[in-house]
Amino acid sequence: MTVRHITSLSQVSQTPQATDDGSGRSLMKGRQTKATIVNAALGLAAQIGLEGLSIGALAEVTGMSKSGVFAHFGSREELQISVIREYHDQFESEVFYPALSCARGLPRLQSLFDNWMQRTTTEIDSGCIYISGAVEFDDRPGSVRDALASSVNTWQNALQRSVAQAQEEKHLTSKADPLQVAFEIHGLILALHYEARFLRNPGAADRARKGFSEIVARNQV
Amino acid sequence: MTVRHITSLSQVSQTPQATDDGSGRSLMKGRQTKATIVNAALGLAAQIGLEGLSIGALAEVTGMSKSGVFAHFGSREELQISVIREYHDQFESEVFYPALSCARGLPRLQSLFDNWMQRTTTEIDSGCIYISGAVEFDDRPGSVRDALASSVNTWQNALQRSVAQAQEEKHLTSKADPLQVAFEIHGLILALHYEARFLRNPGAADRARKGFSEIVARNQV
DNA sequence: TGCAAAATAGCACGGGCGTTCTATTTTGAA
DNA sequence: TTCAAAATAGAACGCCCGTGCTATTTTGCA
Repeated sequence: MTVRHITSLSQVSQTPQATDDGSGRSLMKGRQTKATIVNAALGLAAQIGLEGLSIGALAEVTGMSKSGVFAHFGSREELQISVIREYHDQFESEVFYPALSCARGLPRLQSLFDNWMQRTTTEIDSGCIYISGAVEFDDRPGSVRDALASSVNTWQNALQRSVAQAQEEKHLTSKADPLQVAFEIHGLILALHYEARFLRNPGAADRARKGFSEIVARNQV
Repeated sequence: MTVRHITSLSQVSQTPQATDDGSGRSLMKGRQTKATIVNAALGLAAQIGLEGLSIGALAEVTGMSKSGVFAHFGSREELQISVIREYHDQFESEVFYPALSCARGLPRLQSLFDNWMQRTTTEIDSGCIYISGAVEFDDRPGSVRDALASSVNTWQNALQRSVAQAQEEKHLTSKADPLQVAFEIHGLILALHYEARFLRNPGAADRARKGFSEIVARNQV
């Protein structure tokens, strides 16, 4: 059921080859164990951040030894990058791909926003590594930061493209700036996350939705 | 020159009394040392976060011993809270108080936003503990989180009040919701910080300003 | 079923952390 | 100038971290 996507992340597989999943059999045990670890790590990282992620805690959660966990990644950085990749894939399949079934233009843009809101609402409880990661790595250069920024940029570009398409379809005025619209939408999501998850203000989701419809209304042709 | 403000933060002074600064003399040495430490800590915390703040690093920066630094606070938490208080005071005197010299209503709201933009622009380089702290403490209960949330709430309330005043002065339509307007403005600032500091996108400041003027235009009477 | 290779465990290392305890130095009013 | 109190230093603690090394167990094709 898992689809492999073409993304902007360099997905060179440096792990030993295994007969591709598909068939019911012959998937090296290490690969599924690694997937288990990464999923556990994603849950942990969402709550306490990529930096808070510790191999010891991860070993405890998965019931493995520290070195057993460690061996799958070779370094903490590589573990963090694996988590980012996993999050990227989940985000794509929950927010981006479903919207493709809506008509180009405003319908699809609306769907992208709705799906994003849905996901963000979930993340009010679970946390979001695109947000916490940005804070943790905003002046810490390295491969983790690069993977994170690349992943976020992929999504931002998709969003901007959708705005541009809405202009081509004459759903939004050609005078609008896709970068500006995407920026403002991003702000709504960030404010929602901040005010709902940290400040625990009620009604933030409604305000984000209201903000989006105002943006659309203002830019409608 | 330092003014003592009345804020929502409980500012009980639990340190031994000293003849209040003002006069050139007799300020217990410990107090000025503590101020030095807190300032260094604020700079450090802005960059690497309140959680990244370590007493060892702080000792090195200030040229003191670890225990010498530690003795001023009694715990790491108390150090973090001191940093938050210091940031609160700086924020107030850079963003809030200067705006009071503008006329109630839209001029003052505009000034609040301009000052906030100014400060945020600086923080694209230095970092912002209202933003990083929210991520670090969004599900970590305790006194640090409380101090941070209380400080942020003070500012949010001030901003909302200013919107309401702009309505009273008939500068903004009475149909506007101050919570909604403040939410959207907050989003612009958060998007600016995210896109400029983490993604290093140019032009983010212009987009934030543009967004603000759109919000004002939409809610103008 | 055998056996190399892969996966996992166990252990130890050096290092940084917050904190505590006990000196030592510095301060500033009497 | 004296001297208690305040400020600072120094060393040690237990803890958790990422990582490297060496067994040991498990896997899955020949």
